[in-house]
Amino acid sequence: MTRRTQQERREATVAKLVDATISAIVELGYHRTSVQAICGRAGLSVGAMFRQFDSRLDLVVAAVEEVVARHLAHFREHLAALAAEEDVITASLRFLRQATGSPLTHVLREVLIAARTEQELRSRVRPTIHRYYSAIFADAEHAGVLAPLPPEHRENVVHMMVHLFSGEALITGVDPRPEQAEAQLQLARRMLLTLAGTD
Amino acid sequence: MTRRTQQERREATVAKLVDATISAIVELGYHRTSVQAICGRAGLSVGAMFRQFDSRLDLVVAAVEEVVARHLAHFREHLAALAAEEDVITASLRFLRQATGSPLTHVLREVLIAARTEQELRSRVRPTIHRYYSAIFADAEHAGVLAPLPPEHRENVVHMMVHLFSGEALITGVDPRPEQAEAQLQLARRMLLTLAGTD
DNA sequence: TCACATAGGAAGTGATCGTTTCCTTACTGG
DNA sequence: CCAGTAAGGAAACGATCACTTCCTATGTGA
Repeated sequence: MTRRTQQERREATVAKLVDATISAIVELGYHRTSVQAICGRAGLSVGAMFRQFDSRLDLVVAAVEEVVARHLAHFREHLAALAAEEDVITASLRFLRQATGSPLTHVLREVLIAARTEQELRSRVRPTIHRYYSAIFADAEHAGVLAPLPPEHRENVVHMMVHLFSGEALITGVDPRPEQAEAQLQLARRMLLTLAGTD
Repeated sequence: MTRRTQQERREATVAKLVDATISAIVELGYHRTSVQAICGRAGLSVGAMFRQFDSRLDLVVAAVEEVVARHLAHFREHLAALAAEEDVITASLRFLRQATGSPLTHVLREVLIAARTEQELRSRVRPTIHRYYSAIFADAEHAGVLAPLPPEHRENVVHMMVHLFSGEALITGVDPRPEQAEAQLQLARRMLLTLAGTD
């Protein structure tokens, strides 16, 4: 048996629980992600979970923060390469659409929907979501992928594209239309290019 | 006591149950809309509900169909007036955003999210959602509000705008940003106008 | 009018939910 | 090495879930 400090043990189980919560929400959805489903995936008992988190809600909030952190890290990983692309806009749109449709991002949509009708969840995740929106623009700006666009519209354009792909991901889960999605990406590209050209 | 036929009685309670399901999902969200919450709102017993619907899922599917029917009716009500507006695009965008953010539409997003991870719900609502997407474009086309746009892009533009406002409605429930939303609507307007002009 | 069929309600079913209690195991400071 | 503390697990808590049973009330066809 490897000897570990209390802090190491604690941090390892917290990490296992957060990971299990994320994958449970991805596979089961927010409302079917029970404490027992989480602990089963984590290989831990229910009692162990409640020693580290006061409630299921606390664990979900921690999972959302982890998802946002991973998602932003994923952005930063690829932004430099995107800025160097010949057609920055097309490459960035394609990357953003892929990222916004990823399993990780489904967690955010699950929680956002649930938060609409659950007051405490809403107030707990609001700062994290707000930070996410600010960071996603700041990172894109810093990497230079927004250079073709007029400065005063950059933030709104980024958030519009996030909304566009989020809305697309909503129906893709039920009735995917790959050809339309590709055509719509090309249309978005044209719109952004004309916006880049007119100012 | 007013005398009613069995069919009238039956249809009245089905209507009450569907109405109650819609408002319950609006207020509680999909996963907290229990059979007892529905029947409480409908002023009916649980037994009465299970006489008309074999399962909770059947009732939810019926509610989704009703929501789509009402939403499309709401479109058709206003499309004629929109087509007569001076600035058709701006008026239509504003109307679509308002409609896509309405309580009724929250029901669709709740169910779409749940359907991603619930196989039977997904296969049951898919045809309805598909019809909804087709009808929303067909109605807009028929009313003439898409006249400024090149024909080959009209359907994709309509669906892109639905996605844009759906994605916006997702975060609006947690962290509303009214000024950005207005600026983004103006940006969308500009993009559609240039698209209308270039072809 | 009356046997029959259908609709609605009351009270349960077992299963599962989030959470707690209590006990055992693992680490810590001296 | 050992008393004290912190972490993890087993089992149970009441509440609530979707759903069933069974009874009463109401409409139907003859």
